[in-house]
Amino acid sequence: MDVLWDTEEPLPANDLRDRLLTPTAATARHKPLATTTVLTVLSRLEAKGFVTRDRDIRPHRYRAVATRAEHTAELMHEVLGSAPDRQAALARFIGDVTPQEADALRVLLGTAPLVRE
Amino acid sequence: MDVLWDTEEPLPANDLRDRLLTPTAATARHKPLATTTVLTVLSRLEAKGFVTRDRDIRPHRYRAVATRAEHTAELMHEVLGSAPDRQAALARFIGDVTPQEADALRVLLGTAPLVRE
DNA sequence: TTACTCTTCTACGAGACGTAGAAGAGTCGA
DNA sequence: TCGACTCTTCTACGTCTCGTAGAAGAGTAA
Repeated sequence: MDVLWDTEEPLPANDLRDRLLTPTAATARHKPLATTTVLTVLSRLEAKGFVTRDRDIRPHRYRAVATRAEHTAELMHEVLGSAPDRQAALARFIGDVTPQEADALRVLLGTAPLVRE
Repeated sequence: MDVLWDTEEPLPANDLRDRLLTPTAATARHKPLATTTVLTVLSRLEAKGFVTRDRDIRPHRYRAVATRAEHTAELMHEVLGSAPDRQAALARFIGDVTPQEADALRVLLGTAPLVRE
């Protein structure tokens, strides 16, 4: 649903609808959506706090409250938060990341990336 | 829903129902559930692969396929996988973990054998 | 066979979603 | 000011998932 949204930037609804037709990565569309459909979805997203709009400019401009990455991170925290034992869940989680990601994490955490041949 | 489930161990449905009444942590219940309700939920969970049952023993024994931690970790990976830029999402994610968790992660990453070929 | 326990089938209400039509509000040129 | 046209809001419908559970069928022990 909001996969559509992460095109970032403040856009009027119509532009957004048009973009859903352009094969921009996985956001490609088969069938054109009615503008009202896009508006409805946007309103719902706004109600949920995922989107804000500028009501001063007439064709309201919509924009995502958080970037895709932020949103994903938030969701992950939400999931993690639902676990009774966060540590255990975290442990399993990082046990399954790719080696590259593990390296990236080490860097982010300030740990020297282990050298691997 | 499956918050109920993570009591682990293979149990017959009735036992499970009874446990939903015992104030075991957050799994406390107000109103007793009908056994059929529990059965229905279990069947649905089974259909989704979260639960298996032993159909040989007569009062079928149900048990979780994964532990709570595994399940949480899986969900997190699922969320992460849905992001176009995993690295960015990961970065934001660890940017928000508690200091204690960051420490735990350092340990996990430092000692984790990087064998995965 | 009977009585009793479990399981499966079926169902209903609530709420989220995808989709969109109808009607109302704003805007801008003539 | 008055259309003509563009946007937005309201309302709605079908589909799903979920929580909940009754009715009826299958198994089992005596």
